[in-house]
Amino acid sequence: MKTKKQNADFLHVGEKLLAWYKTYGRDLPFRSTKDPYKIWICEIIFQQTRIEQGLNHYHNFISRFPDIETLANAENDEVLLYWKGLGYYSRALNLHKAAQQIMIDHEGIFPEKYEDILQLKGVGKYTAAAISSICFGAKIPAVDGNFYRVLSRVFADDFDVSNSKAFQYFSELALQMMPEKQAGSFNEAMMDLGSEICKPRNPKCEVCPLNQDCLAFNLGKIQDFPVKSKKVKPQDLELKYYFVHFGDLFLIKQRKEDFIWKKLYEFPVEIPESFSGYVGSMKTVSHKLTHKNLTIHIYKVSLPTIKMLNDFAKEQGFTITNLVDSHQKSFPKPLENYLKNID
DNA sequence: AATGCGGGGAG
DNA sequence: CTCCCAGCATT
Repeated sequence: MKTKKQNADFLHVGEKLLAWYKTYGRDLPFRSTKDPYKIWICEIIFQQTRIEQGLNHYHNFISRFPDIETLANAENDEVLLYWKGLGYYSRALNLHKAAQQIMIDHEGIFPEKYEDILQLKGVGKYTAAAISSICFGAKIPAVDGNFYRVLSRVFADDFDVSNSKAFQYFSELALQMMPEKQAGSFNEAMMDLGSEICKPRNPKCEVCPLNQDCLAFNLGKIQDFPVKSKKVKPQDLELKYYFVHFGDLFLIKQRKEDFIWKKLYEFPVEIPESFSGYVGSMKTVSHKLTHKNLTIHIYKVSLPTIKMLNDFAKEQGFTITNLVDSHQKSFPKPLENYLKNID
């Protein structure tokens, strides 16, 4: 139970955070707009993605798809192309579906209610809270990894952030700190503090605006927070590909919308017996995903006639492309790298 | 409640 | 090498 006095203290900490943000907050491109479309795009791009990594993608994406209707009417492949290299490709597929969803359900106008925003494909509680607070002033904490880290440290709270109830738990904590107005700025302030000061490792507690209030800091136990229990060990996985080509032409096919690299393009994974005589050099590349360590063998198959390429493509449903055209497709990172270094 | 999903940067 | 980042969907 929180007493009234404690509650007043919480609000005081929230005000300090807000004051710090106004002077030291990051000057990011999407901070200058309250267009829910742009905020939506940036929130999706920066899920599990650091700002530096996604900033170019954000600019390119907004430039090509400046509004909901443009995105809704785009080709699926082109949306994926603008997501190339970002990872978590279902985010791009969901963005596309959600844009079409808005055209149908909301007449092309981005919904303003938290509950309606939450219905959009790929939008969860965090993103719905971020959009509705930043764009529409709703007093809802956008609880993400930064909230977990900052709050668990400030209160020296050992609530396991891997627990599925952590979101609700830290939401209630954050709500007590949240000012009535400027909810969006408060959420952004927490993100900036978590990113610039209260970092996962080597936090800059000396210059933290909350260091007088931070229990973990004052106890000398910053390293103990946040508490996170889950540890998933990556599995090893081997993949085999054949770079089947005649001159500049080679074969690709789109992946299914399941497993990894949803709907991205890849090379054939097997070849007919009759091609075995044309198998040349093999390259092995290692690639780490969050839960998998991939070893990929890519065999170069140089066919002597274009007819062999055509027949195989036709029978097995492959697309014939070349290096220049393939830039218009989205490939998994290791295959993208392979294409950059063809002998 | 647990698992899968990318890629990159920091220590 | 390990950890983690403006999380979400699925089971």
